[in-house]
Amino acid sequence: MPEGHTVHRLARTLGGLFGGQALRVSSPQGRFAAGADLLDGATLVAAEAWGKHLFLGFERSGPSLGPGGTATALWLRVHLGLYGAWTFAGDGSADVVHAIGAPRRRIGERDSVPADVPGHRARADDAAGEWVAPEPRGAVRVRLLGPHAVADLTGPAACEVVDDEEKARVEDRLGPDPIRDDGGRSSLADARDDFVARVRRSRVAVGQQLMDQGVVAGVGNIYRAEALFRAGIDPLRPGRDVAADALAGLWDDLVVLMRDGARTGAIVTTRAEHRDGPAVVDDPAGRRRTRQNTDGSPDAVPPEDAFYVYHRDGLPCRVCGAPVLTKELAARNLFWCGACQG
DNA sequence: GCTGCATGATGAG
DNA sequence: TCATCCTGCAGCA
Repeated sequence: MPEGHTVHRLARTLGGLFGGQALRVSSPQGRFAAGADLLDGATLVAAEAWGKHLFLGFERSGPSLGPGGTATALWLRVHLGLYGAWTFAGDGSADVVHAIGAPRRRIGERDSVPADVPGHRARADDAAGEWVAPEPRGAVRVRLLGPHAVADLTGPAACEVVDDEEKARVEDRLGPDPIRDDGGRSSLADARDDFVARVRRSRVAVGQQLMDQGVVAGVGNIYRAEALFRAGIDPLRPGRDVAADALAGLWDDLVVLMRDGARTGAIVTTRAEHRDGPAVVDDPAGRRRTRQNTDGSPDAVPPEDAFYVYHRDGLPCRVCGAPVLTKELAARNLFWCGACQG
């Protein structure tokens, strides 16, 4: 999925695109018709993420945020699961991201493309000059339509309207989130202690625990493999046998990696000295140039150089040259270096 | 056209 | 541990 960094990015994107606006909410696919009715016409007053859960807060009577704040009446809770995704289009008044979500639909996740990219442009009505949202494509569970932009959600594992209490109940089940300012605890340091304690009170393999959202929220299959590699921790080692300071270091690294992912939209865990070097490609004009990604960073990393071990089974470890190993753990493919991760 | 995957999570047995 | 749900796309015929 869409790991936690993607969901935080979504919260920021949706908040920026629709915050403070009354939205038309619908379910073109029909499967969320009842929920859409509850939210239609309400104003988006909050957009938050905790781990892989996205919460969009709606207020019926408009954003009446008094001094003490205002209780948000309703929340739309979305979990993308393995293949959920949001796609966006707009009238060009703001840069609109093309899509954020499942890998294959995420073509433009790092792109902040102008809204007039062919095929994603909102059609302008010539006569009135008024923006018209494009027709929904595919099985769109939810459509959020504002005056200048539209967001379509497809394939979510969860999509429901909840109240404050139900939202709190979901959050109570979640471990600390490395991307949240305070980690979801009273401070980031407390969040780290919580993480370390949770891992160490179980003999379940640390590589399995990292996928447990009650241990740490937001980590998925890529971050688990990559963070364990960077920490030099054997994924199969029982949690209680991993040194506390090693786990603390792992947490600190997750904070850096995942916040970076949320900022750029791409997961890159390799250090420059461990990459194969600048990749050279032919650009459309036929010139040879160094490949770059599109987040604006001049030293952006091509996807094939982004990971140490994820999907690199059989290839030589970037650090020691030993073949990268793979094994199914907790119904997901685990990747690691048997030599570096003792 | 069809099949098999994919950065997930849950519930039953 | 398995089956199941959510959907689109790459890789095949």
